[in-house]
Amino acid sequence: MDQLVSHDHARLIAQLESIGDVGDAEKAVLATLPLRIRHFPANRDIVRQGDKPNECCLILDGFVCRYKLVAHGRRQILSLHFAGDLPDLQSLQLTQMDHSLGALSAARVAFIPHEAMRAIIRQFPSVGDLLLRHALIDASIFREWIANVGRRTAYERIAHLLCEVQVRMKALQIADGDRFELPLTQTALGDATGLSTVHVNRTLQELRRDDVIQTEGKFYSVRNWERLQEIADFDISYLHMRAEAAP
Amino acid sequence: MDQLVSHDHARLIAQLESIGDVGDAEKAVLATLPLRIRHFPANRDIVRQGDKPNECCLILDGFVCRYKLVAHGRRQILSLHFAGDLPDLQSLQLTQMDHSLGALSAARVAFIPHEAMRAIIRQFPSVGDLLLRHALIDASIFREWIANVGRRTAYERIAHLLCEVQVRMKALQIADGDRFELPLTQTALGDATGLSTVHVNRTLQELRRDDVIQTEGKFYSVRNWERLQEIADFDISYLHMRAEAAP
DNA sequence: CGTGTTATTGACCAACATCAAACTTAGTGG
DNA sequence: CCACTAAGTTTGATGTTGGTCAATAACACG
Repeated sequence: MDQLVSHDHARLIAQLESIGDVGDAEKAVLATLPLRIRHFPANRDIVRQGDKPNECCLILDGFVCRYKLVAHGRRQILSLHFAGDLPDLQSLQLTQMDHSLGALSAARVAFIPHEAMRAIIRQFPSVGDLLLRHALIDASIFREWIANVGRRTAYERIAHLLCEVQVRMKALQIADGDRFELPLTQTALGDATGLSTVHVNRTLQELRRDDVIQTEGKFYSVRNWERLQEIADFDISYLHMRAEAAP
Repeated sequence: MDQLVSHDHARLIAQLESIGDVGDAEKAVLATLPLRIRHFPANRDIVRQGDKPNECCLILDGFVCRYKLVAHGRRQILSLHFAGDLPDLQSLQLTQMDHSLGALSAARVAFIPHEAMRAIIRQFPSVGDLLLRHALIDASIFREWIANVGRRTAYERIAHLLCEVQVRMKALQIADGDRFELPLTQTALGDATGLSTVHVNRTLQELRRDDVIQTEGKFYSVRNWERLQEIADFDISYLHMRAEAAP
């Protein structure tokens, strides 16, 4: 059967398997989901605040973020998403987007009609459970971000963001050992951590100087994982990964 | 039928009706949910980070918050909950608590076995949809909090928190017009907004001086709702209320 | 090559934190 | 009902983190 499953559908299935069990029947139906594929260049919006989409989207390639704009043009990035993520499951239940979804790098995105999702959920409640689980893990990550931005110093915040990205990418097999690509400008890193560009720059320098991380362009390597976790006060449990997927 | 529904069950039903339609059959089953009722004094934990609960909880009276502790004893409050809220639906899918739930004032809380919830959901998928909706609105509020703490000044943050509380309490009919009770110490307000106690104190003074709000002990009155919203850059849509429930 | 974006640096400043003490309020037991 | 206590609020003085502004340097890409 496997050879009949497209690479793109396989990504979706792999994502769901990373958080729970997926039966063969479920896999078979998931593989039939219609995917309308579109390409986005970096910095292009995929869905906008205020939109009322009738499709969910699945990231197939590239880096995507959710963000909000607040008064005076300030931007806050709410979450980061990689290949396999379903960043707007909420649109199945909440008609209007309360935030935007934007590409951070060139991205390939699949759109899946809500109707098709709902049909599968009706037929296989277990798929509904997995999607619910995915949405709840999402919420857990938001909570951690509130704590990160609210109660950690710049140094700790950036360390924490790097810990999260490293672990999630490793689980999705996007990271190559301790090395991973993070195509965020320092301004975007600031938007994700509630800091100014200048301060992000100086904080990254500090992390490099302390030999915790190393960077070459958009590529980051963790030089001292123990120390990075310590600095960040990183506790992986909020990611609710299955034991097999956790590092 | 109504006279057979306990006041406590009615609260749960009212909460669900505030976000979607609830049929008569659904109401009837919801009214049979077993509620194990417990009382908590202020500052007592209801569920703790790391726990693996097998019940969901429903707030019946009082004020409750979710929070996380980060290194060096710092605390971040993640959300505020009032009578009618279901603050840990996630435990239906995520076994381990990634944060704690604590009483801010004396609180009466009902515990509902996961099994009973699941049974209802199996029987009435529409109830599952409503609960999912509730959880997704929760997540939307988390997103707004990330933006609040990450990208707003102290003055704006506190104004925003007050806007949210006022609107949500009004929808649940806990607020009395422009006046509502918010039994948070200034330290707790700081934990919710990522500020120090001293700065919360000074910021509240400023809001009072500008005649935007007025306080008497734990009671807050909004003196100038227009202005408060402006300061906070408050856009109600993230609360995803039904048109009838919104002010 | 130019041209626009991103990274880096320095100087300066503002918002907010910290510390410590005084004052107020609410609760408690005699 | 009052004195006592603990918790919460307010104030002042001072320190620090991180923001802002502006300029320069390093890249990336057509």
